[in-house]
Formats: sequence, structure tokens, C-alpha cells
Amino acid sequence: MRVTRDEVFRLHAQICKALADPNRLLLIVQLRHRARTVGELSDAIGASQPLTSRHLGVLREKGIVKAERDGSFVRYSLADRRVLTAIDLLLDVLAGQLERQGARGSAVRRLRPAFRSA
Amino acid sequence: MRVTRDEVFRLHAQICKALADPNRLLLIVQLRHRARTVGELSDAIGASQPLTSRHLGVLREKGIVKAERDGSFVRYSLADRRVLTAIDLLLDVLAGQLERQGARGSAVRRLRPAFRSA
DNA sequence: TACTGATATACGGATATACGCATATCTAAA
DNA sequence: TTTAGATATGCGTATATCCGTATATCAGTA
Repeated sequence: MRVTRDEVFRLHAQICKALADPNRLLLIVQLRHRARTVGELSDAIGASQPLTSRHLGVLREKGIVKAERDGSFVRYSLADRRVLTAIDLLLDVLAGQLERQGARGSAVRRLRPAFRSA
Repeated sequence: MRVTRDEVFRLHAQICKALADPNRLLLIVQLRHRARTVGELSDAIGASQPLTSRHLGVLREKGIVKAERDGSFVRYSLADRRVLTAIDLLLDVLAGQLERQGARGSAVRRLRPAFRSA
């Protein structure tokens, strides 16, 4: 299959777009250490089951997570950990911006890389 | 200023959203090696001047690029090179996906990291 | 001040996205 | 085959995004 330059940029943007939603970022972060079922994820991010399923579908379609059936459950996991590295980098960028603005709060302190990788 | 956990994820997603457009990715890539004026960028990505300016505005608002006046020109440059690292990582992810699908074309070959960093 | 080139913004239409709610599909077990 | 739990999908609505076109703002110069 032939892929043009424009098509590459379009697909690249599609991947970024898949990350460009708070709920989906939450989902990805939940998968940092282990695979999880839809129900677990739904609980973890505090969203309804249908909404969770749909966001997972978006991530799956873009090849960011993969799904594996386990009985009546579906277990989701990260398909490529480099995505995690990328969003961590962007989080670092955000942390820098917030710090420069003098932002406070525990959520901000937890952003610091040293904190997060622990 | 107090920042909650939800707010952090919202801002994190905002940064991702700023990257989630082919034209804006094109712009960022154009700034990899040097600063450029709006006119230069507009030519480089083949978009109209107003559209280019607006996309640059989005990137500037999210702290991804910074603008510097130079006479009647405005010179844009990257505000944080980690963003470049992040999108390169995501491009690698895409390259892997395309390769697995047996994609061809020079645009795809140029995706390979070894190629790109040269 | 008037004029020109560079950049930014306003407006409107077309398309895409996120969400809630209802419902369909799938799997295991009775 | 029926039932129940887990997951996915359909539909309608509100909102956001992208773009073209026109116009406004700004800096430099005559």
C-alpha cells in the first residue's frame, strides 16, 4: 500500500488526536503497569461503561492499546510503550509551564518526573 | 493558583490537542532546526497566511512555540524541544504500524528514525 | 500623514467530536 | 435455550474544530 507524505502527516495527527482527550489520557495512565478490563477502567476513571468502551475503541483503532478476550471480559493493555513515554514528555512540558506560572496543589507536585517514575 | 487533578488532565489533553492537526505538525517540523517567519512557514506548508497564523496562534497559546517580533516580521521558534521528541516518538509508533502493514513509498522510508535524525 | 508589506482577527459554514441514554452483542453457566 | 454479566454500538444533541474570505492591526518608510 502506497503512502504519501500528506497521508503520513494525517495519520500522525490521528495518533495525536487519539491522545487529545482527558478521559483517554486517564485510560492510558491506568494501563501503565498492568492490563485491565473495561469494567476496571470504567471504575478507575469514573466514567460510564459505554463511554469507556468507546474511548477504548478509539485508542484501539489507532493502535495505541490492544484488546484481548478473557472469558466474558476484555482485557486492555498498551500496544506500544513509546506512547507512554511521549505523553510523559508532554506532561513534563506542562509541569514546566505550570511551575513557571507558580501553580500549586498536590496534583501539580505529582507531575514532577522524579515523583512520577517512582 | 491551585490546580486540581482533573485540571491537569484537561491541560495535558489540551497540549495533545494542539499537536493533533496535520498542518500544525507540519509547522512544528519546520521549526526543528531554526526559527521562521509566518510567511516562510506559510510557504513551507503550503497553507494560506491567515490559516498559518491561526495555527501558530494555537501552538503559541499552548506554549509550544514562541513568537518574537523582528521589524514587521514575527519569527516563530520552538518553546520546548521536548515536544519535538514526543512527536518523533509518536512518529516512530506510526512507522512501526505502517511497516507491519507493509506500507511503501518514500514518505514512509523517511519515517525511519535513523533517516530522520540525519 | 499616507502607503505598503507582514501578521492577526472576525465571521460563517461544513464537518468532527464527546456525551448520555437505550439497546444490541457476546460469553459463560444454568 | 434461557438468563445474567460484560462489553459494544446506535442515535440524537451540544459543542468544538477547521477552513476560506474579508478585514483589521502593526511596523517601517516615503
